[in-house]
Amino acid sequence: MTFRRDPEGRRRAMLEVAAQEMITNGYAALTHRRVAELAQVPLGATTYYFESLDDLRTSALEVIVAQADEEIRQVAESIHACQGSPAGIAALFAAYLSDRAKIQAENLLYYAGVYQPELRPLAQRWVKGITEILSAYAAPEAAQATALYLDGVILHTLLHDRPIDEPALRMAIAALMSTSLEEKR
Amino acid sequence: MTFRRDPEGRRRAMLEVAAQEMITNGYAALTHRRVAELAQVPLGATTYYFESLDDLRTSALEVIVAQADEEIRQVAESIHACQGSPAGIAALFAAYLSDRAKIQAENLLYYAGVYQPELRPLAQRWVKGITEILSAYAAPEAAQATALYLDGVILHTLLHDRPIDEPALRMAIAALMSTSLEEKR
DNA sequence: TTTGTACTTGTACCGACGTACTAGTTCGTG
DNA sequence: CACGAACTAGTACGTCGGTACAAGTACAAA
Repeated sequence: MTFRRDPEGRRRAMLEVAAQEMITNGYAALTHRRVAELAQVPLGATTYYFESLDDLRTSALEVIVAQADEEIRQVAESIHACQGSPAGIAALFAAYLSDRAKIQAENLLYYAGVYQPELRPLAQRWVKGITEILSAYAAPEAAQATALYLDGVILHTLLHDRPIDEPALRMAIAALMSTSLEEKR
Repeated sequence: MTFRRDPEGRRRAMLEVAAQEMITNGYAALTHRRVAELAQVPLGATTYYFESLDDLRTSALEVIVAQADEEIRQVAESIHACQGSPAGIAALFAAYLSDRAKIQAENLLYYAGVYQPELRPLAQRWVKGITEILSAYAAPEAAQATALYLDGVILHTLLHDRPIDEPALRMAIAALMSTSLEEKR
């Protein structure tokens, strides 16, 4: 057994595999026994460290959110580095899309949020973060529209073998970023 | 018991409640017993009419897709009626967003598609349909970008109490529809 | 060294579930 | 009427899963 007499490590290990399991096999795939098996801890440990399966699930989602937050922070830096140019954003995002685990994690948060209103703040974080970053280079509505488009692209990527190509991304981002509500009134 | 000695009706009733149950409570909420209870048929009927729970699930998803197809057909008419004007599309879509059951059904198809590749064709149908409709009024890439944006808006709506307002929709749709790849090269 | 607290571990209970199955019922056809 | 196919309906079996729990172990403090 790993992490014997290392409460922090055990808890961490269980959260890690729980997050992984949900990302890979869906929200409902998580069971105490599966976590115990993957984290190589006895079944009892899963109930000792987490009040209920729901607690374990929620805690694991929070781990995912924390990782996503970190991701967003890095993205912010890169975007600022390219001064919010559509080409730069498109390139950055194209790279992001190639990591299926990452976008599947995002999707998991969304699914959880749809059916559990109390988890919505977690799910809203990604779009909110992207919107804020882009707001430095576009009108608030334009930034939000771009973030929503990117979310649509994520979904599309999850459902197709080939992602949207970079030129198309660049075109859409450029179009959305350069508009504002006033313009079209 | 309803629908006694009416095989078609029973089958239909079970599919209907199964679809409803999954839309309302998520993909994993479906059980034989729940369907039997909701459709007011004995447990045995659920296994007599469907080889397995998976069969029942998939068949119910197909019912949802059929309804969505019908929906898309109507949307196509409306869009053609307003000659693809962004304002018209925005108004139409704003109305669509107000029906939570409908967009939650779409979301269910997506979730199913993410974790079951064989169901992806079902999930891709909506975006594909919208893209095709819009292609009559914009470049293919622009039409697809618009469809992806609208998908992002759906997701956003599911996660927030207030939907994106119509002016914002109009702005984004107008911006996306009026571009093409060549333009930005 | 004693003791108490935190942690470990295996087992057991109980409900829910998918599915199989049997006995019965209905109804069209010969 | 007889018969068989289609359908009905209730029950039962085996499994899995959440959770409770008891007995044990390690370790820090007194």
